[in-house]
Amino acid sequence: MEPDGLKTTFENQPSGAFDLEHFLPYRLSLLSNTVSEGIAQFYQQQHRLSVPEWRVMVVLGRYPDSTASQLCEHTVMDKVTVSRAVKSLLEKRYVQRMTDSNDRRKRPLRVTTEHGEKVLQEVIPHALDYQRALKQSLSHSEVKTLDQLMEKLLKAATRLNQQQQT
Amino acid sequence: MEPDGLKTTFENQPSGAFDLEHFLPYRLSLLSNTVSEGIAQFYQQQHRLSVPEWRVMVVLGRYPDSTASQLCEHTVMDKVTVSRAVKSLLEKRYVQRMTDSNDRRKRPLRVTTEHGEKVLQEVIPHALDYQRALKQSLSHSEVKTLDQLMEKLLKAATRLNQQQQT
DNA sequence: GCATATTAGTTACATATGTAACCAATATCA
DNA sequence: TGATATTGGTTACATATGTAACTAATATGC
Repeated sequence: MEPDGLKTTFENQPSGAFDLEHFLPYRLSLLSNTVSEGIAQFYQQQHRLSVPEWRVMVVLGRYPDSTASQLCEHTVMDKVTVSRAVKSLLEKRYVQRMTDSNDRRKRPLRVTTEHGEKVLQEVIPHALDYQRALKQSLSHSEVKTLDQLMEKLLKAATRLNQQQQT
Repeated sequence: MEPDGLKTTFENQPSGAFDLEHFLPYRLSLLSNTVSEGIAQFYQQQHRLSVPEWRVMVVLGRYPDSTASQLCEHTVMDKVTVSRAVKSLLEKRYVQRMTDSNDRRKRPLRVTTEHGEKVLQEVIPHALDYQRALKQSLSHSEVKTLDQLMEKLLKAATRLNQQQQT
């Protein structure tokens, strides 16, 4: 095992030395998947919501009358993913769709009071409970540190990816 | 009936108060996806490796003669996912498959020296470079802290999920 | 006003992934 | 030994997801 930041690309790197279990992208993926599974267990089984549907619901709860493209920005999901989630939510009557009379391409969406709000009222507390339980494994200052570290990493990764594109 | 550690809060939770952007599972997912994209850009486009294929390759590099079920453990992937990745890697001649003469159900796998090793020699340095670049956005002690926090969170999430199952 | 470009959103296609059913080899145990 | 259970691994099916092509409405430039 090598200390961080010492080896350079051009040294001989025996393939056996690569350790997936300590590889940051892998560990992030594992953690994210585990947490997502836990949080999704509830709203998927109790309310038949997919991850994209759940995201659309909570963003619409916070920003009513968002259009699909606004939802894309807030959820950082593909527009096709959003379109399909919205379609499914419309069928379930969890959201309703209007038309902007100034620009008839735009279709603002809103959580329905009859069905949608009820779902949110049940799912959100559970999601917050899960988050709270998760954070209880850390101290208050550790939670704050984690926030900062994730923020830094996200910025770094975004920058790195952009550099790679070119 | 509530699983331990997931007590429901019956406080009134207006749905507009939920903030996806600061929700830990969402942020983890966003960070993980961004990092994965960056790391995958290289081995997917240069070497036509999927994420499961890449994982199988590096684990086989470290633990030669692993069977599919051992790969499942090391990669924490579904056995179907592993089976498909192996099938594809066999077709590309990146790995070869033997048969355990003591137990003919077992099919140990090995990275081929001709093609597979060459791929690993190219892909691993790039992966390590990416990780290094990512970690350079943090101080040395922050990297260590991040490691510990992620470890704690993973354990907590795993425990929470198991409790929920019941 | 008309041709073209852009934007909002959906559909078609190919690929990926998980669940369950499945086959083959081995282990268990009466 | 023979019936049954378990294990290693693959296949079938349904679902999910991204890329590209598409329709419809609006904006832009002449």
